[in-house]
Amino acid sequence: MKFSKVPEATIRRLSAYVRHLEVLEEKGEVVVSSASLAESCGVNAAQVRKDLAYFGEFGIRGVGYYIKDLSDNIKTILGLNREWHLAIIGIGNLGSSLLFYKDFFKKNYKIVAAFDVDPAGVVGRVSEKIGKPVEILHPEQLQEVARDRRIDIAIIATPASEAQKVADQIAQSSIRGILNFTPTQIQMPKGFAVKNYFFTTILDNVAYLLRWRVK
Amino acid sequence: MKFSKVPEATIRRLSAYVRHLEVLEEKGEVVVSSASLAESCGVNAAQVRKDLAYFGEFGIRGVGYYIKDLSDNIKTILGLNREWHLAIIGIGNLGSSLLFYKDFFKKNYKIVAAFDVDPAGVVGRVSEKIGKPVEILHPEQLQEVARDRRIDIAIIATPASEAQKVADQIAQSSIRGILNFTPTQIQMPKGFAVKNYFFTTILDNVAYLLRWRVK
DNA sequence: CAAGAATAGAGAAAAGTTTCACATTTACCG
DNA sequence: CGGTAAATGTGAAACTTTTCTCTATTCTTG
Ligand SMILES: NC(=O)c1ccc[n+]([C@@H]2O[C@H](COP(=O)([O-])OP(=O)(O)OC[C@H]3O[C@@H](n4cnc5c(N)ncnc54)[C@H](O)[C@@H]3O)[C@@H](O)[C@H]2O)c1
Ligand SMILES: NC(=O)c1ccc[n+]([C@@H]2O[C@H](COP(=O)([O-])OP(=O)(O)OC[C@H]3O[C@@H](n4cnc5c(N)ncnc54)[C@H](O)[C@@H]3O)[C@@H](O)[C@H]2O)c1
Repeated sequence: MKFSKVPEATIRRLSAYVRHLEVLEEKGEVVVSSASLAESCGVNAAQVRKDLAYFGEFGIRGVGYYIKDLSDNIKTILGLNREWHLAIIGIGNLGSSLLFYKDFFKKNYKIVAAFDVDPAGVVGRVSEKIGKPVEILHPEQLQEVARDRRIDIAIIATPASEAQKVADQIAQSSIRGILNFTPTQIQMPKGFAVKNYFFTTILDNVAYLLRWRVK
Repeated sequence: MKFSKVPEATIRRLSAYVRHLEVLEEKGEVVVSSASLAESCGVNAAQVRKDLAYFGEFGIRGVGYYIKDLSDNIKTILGLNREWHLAIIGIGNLGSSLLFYKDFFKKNYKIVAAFDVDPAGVVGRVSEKIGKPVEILHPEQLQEVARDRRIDIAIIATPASEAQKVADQIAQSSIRGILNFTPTQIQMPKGFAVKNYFFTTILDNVAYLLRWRVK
């Protein structure tokens, strides 16, 4: 186990590994080899071993990895052995879909607050979906609520034009992580963990790959 | 202009550049330097120039890049100078949010079909949102409709357990591009352009970055 | 029209990431 | 109980991507 900088791609792959390990665990499997795990996740077997080697030795030579054990270890590495509190900001089309995303609750994420500038406009639409009212807060309350409910990560799902304003409000709060869905590069002070999740970028990527093949 | 393999990261960045160029164009700006474009997109200036160098020479030394011209060139490179036909498969929570995603229509993407195994269940919810009925097709019709409407890219938004089944149906159709939202690594024959858009992977990434900083 | 400032392009260097190859360990079988 | 097959961990090699630095070009100003 070395203490070199861990590539971001390694973190992404660990996330994929752990998801696949859960599938294997449900099937009742006990041991998996780097080769088999690699194939399922679409990577090279040496890559799997190297990724894990950044953090320790988790396998048994000649045998493979005990699934439950490896899964627990990766979860600890990724910080998934605790509950993370999420807030969703902008409860429109996309935001309300996230609000009802069931898989959150299987993972260690919990939505503890929803914000929108137009609470009245949102409530009807959202409440009828789950049959009970959902509390929609005004962004002005962000700082106070972030502290009280210990929000760790804010998900920005407002129109792109509002993204920087929302980011500035987050910068003033106790929140330190952002997942940004708007197609805008937001500017934050040092010390924040910000990841963008640009939908059209990936779509553009698919289009690029097809560009010569399709009429 | 060399003919070496273009890094995927370059394609992603080109997508970001073109989006920012559009913003600048709207503001009425005419010329931009690699340094300024780089800063807005959060990358190094040499990186911008190198990314473009894979495809040609688009700037003027001592001046910079003409915004309209560069924007058009990048769109041609990415294959965005034509209309791409999309289908959404699985019109649940997420799928219906995509169906009403307004920015598609500013870009060169057009949704030409929506599929769900439970058309009846979906129609009410979706129709009331836009005030008129939306045609929901059964996946059995995929092959036929894909040909007739020239679907280029399928967006998979079904439950994860259904993803491979849907992928197999796509493999039998004329569609060659896939954007997969389900947290599943789908297996496809050679020759398909497949990109995954794993939401929790990115969330896990934010959590990882925060892991030591937050209690 | 000459000098100076600004900026793209490109080769080289640096940094980062993936893959290879093999020594080592473990389990199993005859 | 020894030999064989399977599989990890790891250093080195190969490859990829990013950054640096310098040259060439263009515009502006006096
Ligand atoms: N709809 C999709 O499927 C989809 C997919 C990918 C990315 N996106 C991006 O996600 C963002 C939201 O898309 P949408 O379709 O949900 O838009 P939307 O217009 O349906 O929803 C935006 C919501 O944000 C609220 N809002 C506006 N300003 C706000 C502020 N300052 N603070 C808090 N809330 C505010 C609005 O009241 C509205 O409810 C956009 O940037 C879009 O580009 C959407
Ligand atoms: N909801 C979100 O915000 C969100 C975010 C990221 C990823 N995802 C992923 O997107 C997928 C969809 O999530 P959701 O929340 O919309 O689920 P959902 O249950 O609301 O919707 C799934 C839809 O797919 C339809 N369906 C089922 N089998 C099908 C098949 N074989 N062919 C066509 N349609 C079929 C169902 O009838 C339903 O309408 C899931 O895999 C989820 O993990 C969702």
